[in-house]
Amino acid sequence: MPSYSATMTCMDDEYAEAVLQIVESIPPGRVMTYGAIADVVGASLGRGGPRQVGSVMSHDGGGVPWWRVVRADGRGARGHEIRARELWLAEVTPLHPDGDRVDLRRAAWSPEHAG
DNA sequence: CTCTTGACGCCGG
DNA sequence: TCCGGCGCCAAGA
Repeated sequence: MPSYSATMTCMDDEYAEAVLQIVESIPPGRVMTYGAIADVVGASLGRGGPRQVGSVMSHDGGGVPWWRVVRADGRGARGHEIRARELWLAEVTPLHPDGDRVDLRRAAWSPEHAG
């Protein structure tokens, strides 16, 4: 073995994996904010913030239910509000009367909430 | 090394 | 409620 480990996934990929795994665990009709995800991942890996979660989603969020990740005010991902709204409707996600924001008081979810 | 950018968040007006 | 400003943290130019 020339190097330490050929299968070593870099720490960056480790962080991205953690974020994506959490997003996949969000049930239909429920959501998590970037900050909440950053908090959970941060508690495990000890680093990263809301912006890092957004960075991961932007780069590799296509394979996960990205519309279940919302901003702290309940709005969808920047630049994808329209698409997100349609998907929320399809999942019957609790929305505010205006329909542009998720009602976090009813839709907010957390991994611990499941257990 | 410095400056800018980004799927963010909180506060004040 | 809408808007602007500032803080935050990592990546890229």
